[in-house]
Amino acid sequence: MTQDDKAIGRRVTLEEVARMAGVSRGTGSRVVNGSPKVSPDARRAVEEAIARLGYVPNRAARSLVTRRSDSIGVVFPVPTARFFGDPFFLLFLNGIGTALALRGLQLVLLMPQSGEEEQRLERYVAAGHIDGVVLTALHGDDPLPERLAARGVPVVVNGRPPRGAQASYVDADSRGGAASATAHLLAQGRRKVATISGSLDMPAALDRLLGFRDALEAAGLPIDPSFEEVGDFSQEGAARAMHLLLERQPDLDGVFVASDSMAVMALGVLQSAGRRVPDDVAVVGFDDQPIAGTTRPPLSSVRHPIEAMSREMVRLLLHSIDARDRLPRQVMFPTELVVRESSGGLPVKRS
Amino acid sequence: MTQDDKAIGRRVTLEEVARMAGVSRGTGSRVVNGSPKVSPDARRAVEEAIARLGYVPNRAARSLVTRRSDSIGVVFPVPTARFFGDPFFLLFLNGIGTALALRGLQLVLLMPQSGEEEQRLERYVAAGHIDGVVLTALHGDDPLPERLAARGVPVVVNGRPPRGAQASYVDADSRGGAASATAHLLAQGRRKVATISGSLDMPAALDRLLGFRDALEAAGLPIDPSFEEVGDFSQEGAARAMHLLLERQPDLDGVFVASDSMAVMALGVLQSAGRRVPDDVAVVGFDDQPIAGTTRPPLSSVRHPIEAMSREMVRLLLHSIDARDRLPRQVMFPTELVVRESSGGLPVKRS
DNA sequence: TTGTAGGCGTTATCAC
DNA sequence: GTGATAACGCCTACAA
Repeated sequence: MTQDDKAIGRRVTLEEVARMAGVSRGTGSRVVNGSPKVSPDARRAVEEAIARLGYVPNRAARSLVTRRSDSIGVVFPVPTARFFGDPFFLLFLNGIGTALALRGLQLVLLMPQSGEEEQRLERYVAAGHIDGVVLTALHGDDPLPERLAARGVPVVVNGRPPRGAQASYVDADSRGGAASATAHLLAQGRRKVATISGSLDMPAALDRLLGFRDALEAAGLPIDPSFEEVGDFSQEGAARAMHLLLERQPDLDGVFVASDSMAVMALGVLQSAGRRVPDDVAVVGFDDQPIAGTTRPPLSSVRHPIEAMSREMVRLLLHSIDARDRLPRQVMFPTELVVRESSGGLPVKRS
Repeated sequence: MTQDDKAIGRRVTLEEVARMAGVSRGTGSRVVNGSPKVSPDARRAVEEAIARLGYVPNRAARSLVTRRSDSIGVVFPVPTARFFGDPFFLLFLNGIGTALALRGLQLVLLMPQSGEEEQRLERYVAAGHIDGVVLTALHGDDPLPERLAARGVPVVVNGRPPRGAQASYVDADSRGGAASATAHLLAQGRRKVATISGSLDMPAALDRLLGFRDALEAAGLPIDPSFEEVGDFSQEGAARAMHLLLERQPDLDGVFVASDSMAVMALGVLQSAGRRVPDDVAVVGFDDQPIAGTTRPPLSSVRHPIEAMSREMVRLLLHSIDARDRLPRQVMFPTELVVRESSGGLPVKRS
């Protein structure tokens, strides 16, 4: 019976729950929504009926009156295709998804493939089908955050938004992390240190390059463009970049790579070119993804807390939704260099 | 003014559209939903009003009456964490997302992290918050497809579902692809051919292993377990597996790897172990992902049409939703061996 | 072809 | 604390 009640299609409504509990729909609603103004008796009766009938509130009906969709959008602008080799996105998605699920919110994935689709997305979101939006992997000229914000849609960006747009964002201290990675290489006595960067129209990529230069400058070394190559955050790009660097600077002795997935490729290219790592060339990556601990040799890398950052993004977004204020807020997370064998440094206890 | 109309928050309803167009709400609705029973005049007037006001239908209101959510769920059971290095998932997600967007449907991403969350997911979906579900990356003992189907939720599975569950699914001919990859290695004169497989509780992984054995048997060669190692579909696992294989069979001369992302690692391990590819060891991967064309040497691989498959999954799912039948349907896509340098075969024109 | 009106399942605003 | 009752925005017979 309980069986049957829960079975196929039998949509059970609050009305039925209330009837079974011997109360009114109103009281039923109050129980469901955790209102304090309900007598213990009524609450118990309703809860029991809910369990018995397997009642789950109808989202559409609720949305209609609350004017909330209880779902938030995550936007990947998909010329992002090149990132498909990068686990970052799934880790990120996973972090956001978990944080949302905890609050009973839905994650709607939006992957506009073109400018046209991006416009449709904009109208769609502006129409109120989504309570707020998380943006990531933005490129330099993407007007999306500003446009959405202008339409009154709560927005939180992953990473400093391009063009200094006024938006809430959560970022990791990429520049500082890159600088400490590079400084670490220099501290090992490396003097011909190169870098493979991401797409420079992405703030995170740019920051990592700037951090690299910061460290060189701090050490009194010159900035030499022939030691810099764009890897584009793709594995293909990384391989190409590593080859180019080796060609131009055959005796380079250190490389800072702007992502672990690129670093893995760089490692491979170095090794097939006969370089020993770290003996001939020391390598440091960025992201400290699981794979870093398992390459040969294990990869030193800059860690940034993806989980914590995605949680914070959700927190900011929900706050912005609740408070109905649109004051942009920024949160910066520190990064941390994790030293392993690839950089020739003393491996720290953390594996 | 048109400006203002579209501005922040001004939710415009069908009522207003109708008023502006000088028709009734009913007629407005008909236009919006493309009913044929509307005079050209009325249609034009309504469409103009819609454009002027920037009207977008309220999904919640529509859902409430149509009893459809117009959103479908994509489920990644997330012990899938180990796949995070595999671009397959984003390509897949992208394929599904595109197919859905084309039809104005929403992609709701569901990533249950535990058995408990999976149960919540089940209740949630059964409550009708989602019109249908796409499942992927299932492991052998996952009861989810059956349970959802039992609750009357339209389901389509990516890959043959475990335990022979009665569900609609779309699959690639993994076994055939694996067999032809292996046969290709044998045709190059390789005789000590090993394989790195995925998690064997996943049908796709098992099929690839079986295909590998098929080819050996067909060539009259013995099946030797010491030439088989589980790589788990993770890059870490692949590296470990390759090391183990080399240890056990130092003179192996060919490897069939069950995914490209694992193959990339295998390539690296082989090369740092001093093996030349393909001279000493020929390698074939599976998936034919972008990276395959850019490794050194370029990786031969088995291609399966992710895009086409995800489109087909959406098609099947929508059909199942519309037709309200629950007859399981299966669609199998062929695979195709793409020969590049890593296997020592004659590279085919396709790069 | 068009307009009218009932109802989808909730929440919120009232009196009580 | 509780119970009516009016929205919420839309679709869809039904009538005209």
